[in-house]
Amino acid sequence: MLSYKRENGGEELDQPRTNRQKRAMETRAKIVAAAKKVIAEKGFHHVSIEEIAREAKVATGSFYTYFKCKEDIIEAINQTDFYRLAELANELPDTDITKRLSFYCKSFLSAIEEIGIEICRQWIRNNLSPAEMDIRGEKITKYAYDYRAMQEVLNAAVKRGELTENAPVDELALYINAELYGLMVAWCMSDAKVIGSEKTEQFCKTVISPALAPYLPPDRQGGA
Amino acid sequence: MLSYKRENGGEELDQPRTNRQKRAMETRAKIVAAAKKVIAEKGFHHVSIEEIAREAKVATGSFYTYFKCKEDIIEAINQTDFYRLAELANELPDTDITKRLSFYCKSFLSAIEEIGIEICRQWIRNNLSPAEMDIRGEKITKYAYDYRAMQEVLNAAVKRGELTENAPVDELALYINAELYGLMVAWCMSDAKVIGSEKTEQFCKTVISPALAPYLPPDRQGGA
DNA sequence: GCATATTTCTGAATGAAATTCAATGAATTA
DNA sequence: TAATTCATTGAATTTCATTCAGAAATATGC
Repeated sequence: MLSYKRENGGEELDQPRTNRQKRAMETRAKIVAAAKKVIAEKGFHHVSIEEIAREAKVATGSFYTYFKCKEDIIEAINQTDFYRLAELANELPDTDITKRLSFYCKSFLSAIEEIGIEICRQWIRNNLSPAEMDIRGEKITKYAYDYRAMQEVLNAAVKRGELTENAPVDELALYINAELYGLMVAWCMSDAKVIGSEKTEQFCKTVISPALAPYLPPDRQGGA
Repeated sequence: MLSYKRENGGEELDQPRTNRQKRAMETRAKIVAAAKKVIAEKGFHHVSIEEIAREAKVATGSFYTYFKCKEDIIEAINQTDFYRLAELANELPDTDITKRLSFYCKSFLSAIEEIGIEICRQWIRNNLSPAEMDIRGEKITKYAYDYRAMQEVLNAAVKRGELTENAPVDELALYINAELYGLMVAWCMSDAKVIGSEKTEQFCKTVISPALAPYLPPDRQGGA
């Protein structure tokens, strides 16, 4: 019989069925919380597994019951699913593509601000080499996944008539997504105020609206 | 008296004055070339100092005569100065801001393609935490330095009348620079064809031109 | 040319930190 | 209650980056 450990492979478990699972969930949660705290304070490289374990009040070896390597803790800390944010943007009722994308950009940027700069930095480091991950049964890189989310929002907009048929959906998705990742990197690299909400408004006005403008249907030209 | 080592602090030396300096330069060059080769093949993390030294046919300790840590080799391999590229764009005669920025974007993207994806990945990792560096006598992060280059190109354009006075220079610089960094990250994260020269043309047409359009002087509206 | 000083080179030793693992004990099952 | 499963422990192992003391090469002063 497969062990509990193999069953969940270190993944987060929603519903504990036994006391043992409940305790295991708690241990895992303690480690995640401890790691989140000390990494935010000192940065990923300046925190050792031993330090995370000490903060969580568990033994160092316990870390490896739940995560297969040090880097893996980042995925557990950062649960933001940009794909889901894109779906939400897509589901907004009675609006236009400019507003949908503004909503998405705003959600994206406030999500990374929420995550915190140190976790964000390590998340980028982890994802720079395209490790393909299983997402909804498919092998795909995290980046490609986000890119596709953006494509789907734009494709849906064309179908709805919020964008004209000749809109270069793939390029727009690529460039808008790259812009968001670029702002995330700019933030990490300069620690500058580039992602606050006032800034986000400016961003949408300066970049998103002009990029979409040529492809707005004539009857919606005022929609920025 | 200061030693040679202290004089140059491991920095690259242009003109060797003695045989000893010449030999040192050669050793340094051998290490840089070896590192470039093996990192491109295997990725930064999968290459040890010992392996770089073996490839360069020197002892592991020699690495530290020229570089203060493993990460430092990346700066030596990647000598691209984006600031200089921006200056070149600024100095182009008889043209307009759209063409200047297109030139800059094209130079930027072909430069990172030249550097190679593995070096590029590690370069980003190194620069995610803003280590301030001395550039032309000033303490500044690498990212802030590139950002400023872009600002100067746009400011010069306003002075020349290639952009109207009301152009939001700081925001445009921020977003265009972020877009370039974002494409670099998109490339590293997905290994996709996002930075080839055909792509660059599309990029300028889809993003740069529309962003600048509202601020082109009336007599230059055709300049895209 | 020779002696001394300076700098580079060497590779084994060091140290730090990630990862493993065999033993322990708590929870579960029969 | 006994047997089994599995989380927990922390010391041992492993893997490198980095250091360092001595050797070699080069430069300098006489």
